[in-house]
Amino acid sequence: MFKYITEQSQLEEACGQLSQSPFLFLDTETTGDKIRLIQLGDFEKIFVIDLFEVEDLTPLQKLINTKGIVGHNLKFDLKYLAKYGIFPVATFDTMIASYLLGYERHSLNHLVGSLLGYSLDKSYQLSDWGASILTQNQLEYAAKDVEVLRELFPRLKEALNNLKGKRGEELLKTKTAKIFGLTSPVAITEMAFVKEVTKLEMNGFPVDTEELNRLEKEFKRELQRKIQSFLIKYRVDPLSPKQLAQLLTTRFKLNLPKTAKGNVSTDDKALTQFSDVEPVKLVLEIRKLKKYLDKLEELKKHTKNGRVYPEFKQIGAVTGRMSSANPNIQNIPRDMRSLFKAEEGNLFVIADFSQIELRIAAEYVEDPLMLEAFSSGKDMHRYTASLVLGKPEEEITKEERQLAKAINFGLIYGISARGLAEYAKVGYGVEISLEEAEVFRQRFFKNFKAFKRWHDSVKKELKEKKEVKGETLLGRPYTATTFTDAVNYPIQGTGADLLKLAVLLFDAEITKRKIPAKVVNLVHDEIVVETPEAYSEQTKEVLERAMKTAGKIILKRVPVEVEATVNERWIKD
DNA sequence: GAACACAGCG
DNA sequence: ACGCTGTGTTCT
Repeated sequence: MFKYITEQSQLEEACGQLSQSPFLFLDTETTGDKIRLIQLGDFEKIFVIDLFEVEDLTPLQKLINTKGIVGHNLKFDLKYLAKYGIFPVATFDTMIASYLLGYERHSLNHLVGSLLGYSLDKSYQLSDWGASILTQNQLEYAAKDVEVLRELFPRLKEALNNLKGKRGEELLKTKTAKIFGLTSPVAITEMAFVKEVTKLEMNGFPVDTEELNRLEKEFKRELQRKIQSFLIKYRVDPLSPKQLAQLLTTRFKLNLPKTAKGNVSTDDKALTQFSDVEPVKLVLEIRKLKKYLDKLEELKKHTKNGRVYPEFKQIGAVTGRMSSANPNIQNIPRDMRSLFKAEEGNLFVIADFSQIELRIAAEYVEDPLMLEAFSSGKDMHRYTASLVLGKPEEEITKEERQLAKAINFGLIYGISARGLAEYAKVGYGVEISLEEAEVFRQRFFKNFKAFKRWHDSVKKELKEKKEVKGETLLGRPYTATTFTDAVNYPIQGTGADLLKLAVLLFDAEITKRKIPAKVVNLVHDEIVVETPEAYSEQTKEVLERAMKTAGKIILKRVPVEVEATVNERWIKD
């Protein structure tokens, strides 16, 4: 049962009736850029508010801006509501709950099916919500979503509260925890983080459009010139693998490798070994230029009013990391990052956690030696080098430190001797034999004994049960079916916990202190904030402290280090 | 259109 | 060797 609200007096009455509950269930129906209906209810009542009929939304603002909201994929609704000055103090998102609990599918319909055992009629979802008169069926459909949210909420809450984190007790005191009755640190974090992702998407990320346009023109001209000269010299399109293969094998008699399908391979790997041959050299240059130009154009395509507005998935990876798309702002090449520039009068504050996954690993497995090394402020890569090579730390060369870095990373990814040798070479330019790699691996585990025990127990469990179920330090659950996943997920996942918590603490503090800073990008272990020049030092201090506090909450035995800089562009200096 | 390889980032 | 997205190529 619901009441359809089309008059101002009815809205005021409805808001009064909903004022007792600490949180409300909400859904919206929209037409392009406008909200048509807001469906709002508590455990007893549901109101369907027609925004084409009701003018003054002040009562709604006053109501919702003091309450928690339960909804499905709330980021969508919150962005629309923000246009009307409506933004709740806390959020509980049933879609995020579904992700966090590891369900297979995350639509409202799937949740209803698996938790309530019936099916929703979604046929009115795409009906005409702009019609001057809505049908009874449309209104009933709209109200139905709030009804199911009401039924789903207690079930999801219970499931979430069964997630037990070793860390994050402090979070139980937050508004999100109290309003919804959440007791799981990771659930509190993810639910509160819905508002952060929403704001992140609304904020966008500022681009130096003049420079972008200039570079685009310049590279376009340069690419044209190079392609033209190639065409004239060889009568072949340098970007066509087929034509190129023909040219290089017949006229230049190159013995290029074959692809899996038996074709002549002209990929970068195949060509690089013949880079002293003139046309090959040219092709590689052309490809590099093209790649760079493609990225510029991709960025330009997504730029509006001097900013890009990427889509962020709050739980984009199984580990709990976010992902971004359209454009992907998390894989911008390092040499293109200076294209992002704070708006006139603003600056970026850029901060990242240093060596965070290794620190998390030390804490997670409680390895005495590595804990001690981090506590005493050692350079871990240098220290590992000294341990596996049996040399004093002062005598470790740059190359030896690079090798140790590969070993330490290998540890996080589930080390193997073969993988280590390959990774050291490709990733760090250090050549070692398989035998050497095996010796290093053994010495590594001889020293870091807790890692050895952990890896052994994971292998054993995997053998017996074919899967490993575990959780991050905040209590984020995961299931791994391979050894490498089983040792990587908790580390990468705890890193995700940490970043999200840091953003929450930062936002709480700038809100309290009325600092007009905006989080504009998040890249796994890095936070980028845009702030007015006059606030840059204050913002930097608050951000650093938020990140360190998050570090202290999640890592009790390892110090967390944060590197922060202030810059007009997205580069660290 | 799906599957794969590759390149970018953490 | 872990996680992602975007593009281009090749096969179905």
